[in-house]
Amino acid sequence: MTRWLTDEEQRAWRAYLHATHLLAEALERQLQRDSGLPHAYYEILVRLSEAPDRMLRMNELADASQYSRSRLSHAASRLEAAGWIERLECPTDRRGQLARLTDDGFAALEAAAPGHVEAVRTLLFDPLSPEQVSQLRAISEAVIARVQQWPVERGVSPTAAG
Amino acid sequence: MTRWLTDEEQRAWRAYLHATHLLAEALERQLQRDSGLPHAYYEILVRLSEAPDRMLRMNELADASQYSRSRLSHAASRLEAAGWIERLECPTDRRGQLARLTDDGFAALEAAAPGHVEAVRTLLFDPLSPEQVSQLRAISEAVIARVQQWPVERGVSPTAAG
DNA sequence: GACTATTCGTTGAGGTTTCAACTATTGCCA
DNA sequence: TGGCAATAGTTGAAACCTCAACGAATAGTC
Repeated sequence: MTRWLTDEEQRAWRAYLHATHLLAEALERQLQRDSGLPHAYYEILVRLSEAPDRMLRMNELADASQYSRSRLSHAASRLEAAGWIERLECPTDRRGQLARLTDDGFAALEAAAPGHVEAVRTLLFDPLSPEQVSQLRAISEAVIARVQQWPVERGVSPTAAG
Repeated sequence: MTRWLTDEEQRAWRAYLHATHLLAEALERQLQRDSGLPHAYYEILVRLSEAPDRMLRMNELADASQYSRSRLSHAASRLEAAGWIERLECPTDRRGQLARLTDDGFAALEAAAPGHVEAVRTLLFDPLSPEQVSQLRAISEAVIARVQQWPVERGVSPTAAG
């Protein structure tokens, strides 16, 4: 009793997959080439730069960036080795680690930001009307709400194997 | 002279990033758990299943799936080892390789499809109105057109390092 | 036919992500 | 306080992707 996709949905789904793939790839390359940063790491630096004292618990940073703990931990090691962040003991919880953006890290972010923003604008916002921009936001928010109300752990279709 | 994002654009951009991330992750996990297939490989099997004789040149398969040659080649090795596809010599071009979906591969796809479709429907289409579905398609198509008209190789912002 | 450029697909190295396992610490509750 | 679950973060192995380089075949040109 599978509810298959209609033709209209099928077309929308494929267009969505294609568009998100192309956009992500283009932004990835732009960032990588112009500043040597993967988009994932750029995100981390952005979050830190917006935090008070440019500092966050690994925990909060992971949640803010939608990263797994493990992924963030590996990424942090790399960013630390590059001198862009540093790790500090957390004074209130001895399990905790604080990640702080260094001056070098901030400089790297400042150097990367204009090109990245320009790319986002050129590839995403320029071709959209103002109405489409707010439609995109509404659609995105609806999906966010839906996915969060349906945690991944529970599984979506436990019968698929049967 | 960077054209920074407006607040409205900023919000749309972050919502977009968040939504695409959550959705991709949820679908990835669902597929992985229910059928052991990464979404990337699922895509490959789908393309093959739709082709005449369930068979495509590596070339065409790469283009259809938006994969790099290298990525597809690695993926094909893996899928071949799993017994889901097989490689055949191309009769008309001795450089070529044909990838053909095996019966086992088709069976794996048939087993995975209902759960995956159900997840796509549940997480993406159920929370959207019909209007939003066509908006999503229009937005996606606009972005596709834009990105393709602006090839990655040329670079988006050669001045970002300055 | 030889020369060159292009295309096809693969390979290996290196970087990133996931997964499962692990230690250390905190929170809860009797 | 002692016991136990939950949380914070790290680690190593395996999977996956990217990049650059490569060998092989084809296409275009003279």
